[in-house]
Amino acid sequence: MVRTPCCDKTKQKKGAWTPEEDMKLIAYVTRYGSWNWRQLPKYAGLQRCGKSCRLRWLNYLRPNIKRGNYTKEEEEIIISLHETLGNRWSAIAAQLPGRTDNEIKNHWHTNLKKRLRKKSVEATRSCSDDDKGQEKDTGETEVNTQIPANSAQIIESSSSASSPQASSSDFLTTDNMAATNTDLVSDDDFSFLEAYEIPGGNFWTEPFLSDDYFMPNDFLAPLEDPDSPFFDGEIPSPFAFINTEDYNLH
DNA sequence: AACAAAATCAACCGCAGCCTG
DNA sequence: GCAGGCTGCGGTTGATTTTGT
Repeated sequence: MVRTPCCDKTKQKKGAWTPEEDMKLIAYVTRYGSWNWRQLPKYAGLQRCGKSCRLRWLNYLRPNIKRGNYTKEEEEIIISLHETLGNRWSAIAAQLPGRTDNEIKNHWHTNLKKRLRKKSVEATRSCSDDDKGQEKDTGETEVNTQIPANSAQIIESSSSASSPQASSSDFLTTDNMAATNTDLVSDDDFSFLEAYEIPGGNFWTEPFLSDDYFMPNDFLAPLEDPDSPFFDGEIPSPFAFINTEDYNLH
């Protein structure tokens, strides 16, 4: 099968995201959802690969992302789940609300792996020091003793999920985003949208951040494109302004 | 203070698998 | 059943920050 390039890389920007790009992405996804990551950058006025947009949204911009230090409980869950699931970071992330697979993966490689290795070495050393032949677990096994009581239940519920691979991204999959835009504004997960409302503010006519803020003409394209799920023949009322404090903008 | 090494973390890349026509 | 398109996942890279000398 010939794979088509995911995007035209000659025109794509790479590297760190700017606050302006973040704002564009947030504005677009909160309004329209990620009905098509591949098309999204074009409509949102971003010179980014769709995959890059998706990653940025899922890992840093979507609401309810938990940042900062991991609690002992979280680390224990990660370790125990890694014992059983291996490097299935998305499945592990699914058990840790607010944590992303990328973040967990990083944390594992930078902290937990070393910690386990250290434990393993210590265990081996104390084992060799002990000439009585007393059996001692390796670090790996030692970890098992730390498995939270509910971990089996966690794994159970994970594997019994409707999709074969429950993932952190289930929170906002393309399907559920595209299937119903109301998902975006459900009270449970997206009540934050209300926070965007600025009295008298007009998204379509007012810039996000600065006077030279660029809003592409085809930002409205999803509403005009018959292929778009948002096409209904009329331009909607302006959507809310973005409250930057709700997001992890740099 | 300057430099080097190590640690951290955001982002990219390519593959696998699912979905649709 | 097949081809093509798309998303999601995990591995890896590289820039930046922190720590040590």
